[in-house]
Amino acid sequence: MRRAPRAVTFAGSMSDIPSDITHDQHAVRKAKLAELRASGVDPFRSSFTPTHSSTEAVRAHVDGQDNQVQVAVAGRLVVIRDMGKSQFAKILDQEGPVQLYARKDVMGDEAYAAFRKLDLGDIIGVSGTMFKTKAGEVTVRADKVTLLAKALRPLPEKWHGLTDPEQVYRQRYLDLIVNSESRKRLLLRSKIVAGIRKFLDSRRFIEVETPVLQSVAGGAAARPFVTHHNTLGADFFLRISLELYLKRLLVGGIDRVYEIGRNFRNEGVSRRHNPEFTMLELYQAYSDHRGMMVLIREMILELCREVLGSTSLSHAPTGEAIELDKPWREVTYKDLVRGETGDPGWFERSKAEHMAAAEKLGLKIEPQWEDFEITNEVFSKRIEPKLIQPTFVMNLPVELCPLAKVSREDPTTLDVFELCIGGMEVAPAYSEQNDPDVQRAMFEHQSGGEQQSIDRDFLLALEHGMPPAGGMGVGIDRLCILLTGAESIRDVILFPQLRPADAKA
RNA sequence: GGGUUGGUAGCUCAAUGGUAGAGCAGCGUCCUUUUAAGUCGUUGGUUCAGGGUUCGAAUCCCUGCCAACCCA
Repeated sequence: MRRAPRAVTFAGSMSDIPSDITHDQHAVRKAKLAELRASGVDPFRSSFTPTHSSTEAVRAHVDGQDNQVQVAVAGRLVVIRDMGKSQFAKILDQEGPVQLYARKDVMGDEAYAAFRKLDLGDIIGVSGTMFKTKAGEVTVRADKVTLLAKALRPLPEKWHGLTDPEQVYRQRYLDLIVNSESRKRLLLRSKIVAGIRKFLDSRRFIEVETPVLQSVAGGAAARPFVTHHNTLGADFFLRISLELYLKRLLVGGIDRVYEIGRNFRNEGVSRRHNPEFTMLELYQAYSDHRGMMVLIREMILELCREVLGSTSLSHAPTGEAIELDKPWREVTYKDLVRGETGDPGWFERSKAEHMAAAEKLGLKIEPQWEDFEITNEVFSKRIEPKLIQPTFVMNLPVELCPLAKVSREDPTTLDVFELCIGGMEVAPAYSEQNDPDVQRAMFEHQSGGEQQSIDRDFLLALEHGMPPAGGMGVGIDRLCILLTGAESIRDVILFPQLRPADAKA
């Protein structure tokens, strides 16, 4: 096969590529890669220093003053519109696309020919000046183009993007390149989490990190994942909540403490559930669940103003407007259940009566369920999905949480609330239990005699005295669903859990 | 775990029992302000896997794998 000198190789056709592989884009690109290397070009350059991001470059242009501002930008080549002796192209960086305009007479024959040989998907650095095209798009007029990384695989289709949900999740990087909504959603989530930190830090909360590997997985009722530590010769659980370690820090005198971290629950996967999910848990000494109500409302309103620029959301499935700056409804769990069942005497009825009534509402009740579980099924299936506007559900029954203080007004309920927005539980909060004897009794009752599932080290900490405190958990993924209008948790988690599959490499 | 739907070219999708097609991408032309650029030509298929029915299967049946949705 002909070995062409450098300049000719640049300007030449694909004549070095055997015609029987022109259909195989991977093979064609590998051949191009070899050709580049043979001509002394490094297809994976080690550095390039952009002076502007895509959006900065566009902003740097002053209207009516073309080619005054010099910029260097870098990104992935995602659009090429070739017109022979000139071409328009677009590169994409983290912030979005910016258009390039390359001319043969500006760049010179050899460099222009090299530019024309680039493929969609290649990562390039471009230096040039900013100008505005006839059509009014601020564009980089390229002086010099440098290949920074050769792409050996083609991009998905430019108009429809990537739609196969499986491929979107497994190859999220492609989704992020071709589906701008996905990239925007990622950026929005990042801003939401940063906004939460800013909000809490401004109120003197301290961020901490507590163990993910725990010998007792406590703080919630959920099936944990089990793993094994080889040199300690012991099994560990992945945490199912952050609660018990953060409360140890309350005992230790850290009065306002929070963690944003991953929890792991070995349970079903659905539109609302991923086996690993991100929680914010925060604890404030000398506060209570009432204090948490004020805090969460301020936090969500501030996030909306800063991140979305609006306190009005659209509930994704129905399109109903959610107005967050209006007063948030407060209603007790019992009143909601009485209202939904139309039975003012619901909480005086027997388990058998509850079961019959729940089945009448079309719910499937398992015979081994406890009485309170039947009622809670009514709540979570028939009531919660209807709580679109922000609602504090107050005074949950004592059976639902063993870590909160019992209410004085109604000792069958707790000083807690569950904040529901958009038909989802967004944040439960409690006046935290700090009586070690009561806490021990609750644990023992809940564990049904399984002593090894009780965190005795936590009880020991409580015996040293924990200040009264309000505590709250905020499901970050669900908050992101709400604020981004996503329909599934998989849209706000970059790499949702799927069954393992072999990559086609 | 159960039900429903789907898996066809790199991507987005057609083809309902009778020669597997289109658009984009790719390859080769033309074109120096395009906006899904346009133009002419052109390559490309283990139809998810395995079995079955049939003269003949992407299509019908069975099993499996993967995914989405609904239910539990």
